[in-house]
Amino acid sequence: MSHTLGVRQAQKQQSRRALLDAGLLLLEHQNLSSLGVREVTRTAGMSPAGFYRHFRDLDDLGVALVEESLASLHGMITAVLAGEGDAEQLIDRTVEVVARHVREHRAHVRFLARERHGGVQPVRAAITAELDAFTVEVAAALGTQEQSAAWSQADLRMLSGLYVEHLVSTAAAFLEAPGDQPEAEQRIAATARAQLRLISLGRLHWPTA
Amino acid sequence: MSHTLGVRQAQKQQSRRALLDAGLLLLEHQNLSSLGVREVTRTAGMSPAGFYRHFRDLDDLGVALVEESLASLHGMITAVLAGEGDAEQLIDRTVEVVARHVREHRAHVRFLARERHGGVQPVRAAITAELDAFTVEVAAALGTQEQSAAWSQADLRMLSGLYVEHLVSTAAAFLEAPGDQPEAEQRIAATARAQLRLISLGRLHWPTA
DNA sequence: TCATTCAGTAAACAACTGTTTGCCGACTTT
DNA sequence: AAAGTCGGCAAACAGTTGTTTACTGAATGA
Repeated sequence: MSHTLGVRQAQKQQSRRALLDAGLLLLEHQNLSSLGVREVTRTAGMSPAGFYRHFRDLDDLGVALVEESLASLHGMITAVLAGEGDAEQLIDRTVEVVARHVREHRAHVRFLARERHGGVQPVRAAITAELDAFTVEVAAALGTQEQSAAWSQADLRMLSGLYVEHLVSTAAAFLEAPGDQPEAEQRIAATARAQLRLISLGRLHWPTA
Repeated sequence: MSHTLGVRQAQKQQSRRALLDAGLLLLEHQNLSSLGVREVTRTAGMSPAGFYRHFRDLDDLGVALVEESLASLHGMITAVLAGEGDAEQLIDRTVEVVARHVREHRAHVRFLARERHGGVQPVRAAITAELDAFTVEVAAALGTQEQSAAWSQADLRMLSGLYVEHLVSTAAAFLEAPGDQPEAEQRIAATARAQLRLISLGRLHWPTA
């Protein structure tokens, strides 16, 4: 689909990427609301004025980061949920997918966790919107499982909300674990799996009207 | 227990309170990492240098806010969990307590949600520590319930972790709802209750070794 | 009563901030 | 090859920032 941009567009996108990467790097240890334009351009190797060729605001850059942060996760989880296997296997795969996603996109996930309730309204709104859309997707995927075929739409939303919330907090827990210590990661994964198993039991005995 | 402080100590505490309140007010719309000493002292009606008579840092002020933010919640929930009544009643009371706590301590709760994954390490550590302690308390309270008398320590921790995480995200959801619209609050409460009921079902059928 | 303590102040410091301006020079289109 | 587009830059703007300094004056304790 990439239409082989002209040299000019390519260079511009490269600069834009540099700005996004610089932001992502700096946001590892601070909040978006304390980030500075000069700070970002400095670590991106660009003059301060150049920033405004790409973004209106730092909020604008933040919203762009939200979009690319959740892009990859969307499909992965829904694919797992639509996959075959019993509940136990789905749980194992889900937790493994989350763990890998955090490992491979640490900075993005940290950014999301940090700004989800952060002080920048547009970014907060963008994250909430993406997460809501994700919840709807999960609800749809759950609806196709035979286990919850007879569930009402409202109950499916309730359940998918619980799952998404659990997924987010599991990701946050993985973040907290130091990246070089796999035993902590294993402990978090084991707890997450047990919690999902308990929820699964609840599902099994949920009274369908 | 208040030992009728001398006039001097009383005035100092009053100023300290003014600083904490100013911080809390400003943190409603921004992050701790972007808060300024001058900003705080200005809205507290004090000279910038005065700040340092009370706190070393803004991080220091942040940690103080963490402590007073979680002080009240501790007892409330554990009291509910240790109370009488069937599972359904405990769920109703729990959600009601959380809703009221958010209503009455909006600024504190917002601060906790915002800084839990925020950019200021000492504050993040303080919140994590308090929340861990809270999880242990909940696990102990759950252990006394007949429903989970035969559970292992590890499983109790797993379950209380799930409960605390759910409580936190419910509180965050209440925060998002506009304070003047009680119908949104009711919707969130209903969802939270349903999710707790589902977890309760899972508990009931959890295999005890 | 007199000396001491100490919360709060005003002023100064150098360093930093976001944003606008006019400009240059490389790419693009005609 | 000429004209136009436009990403990036240096410089300047008026603010803001954290922190230290020496000080004042009221509460304290002898």
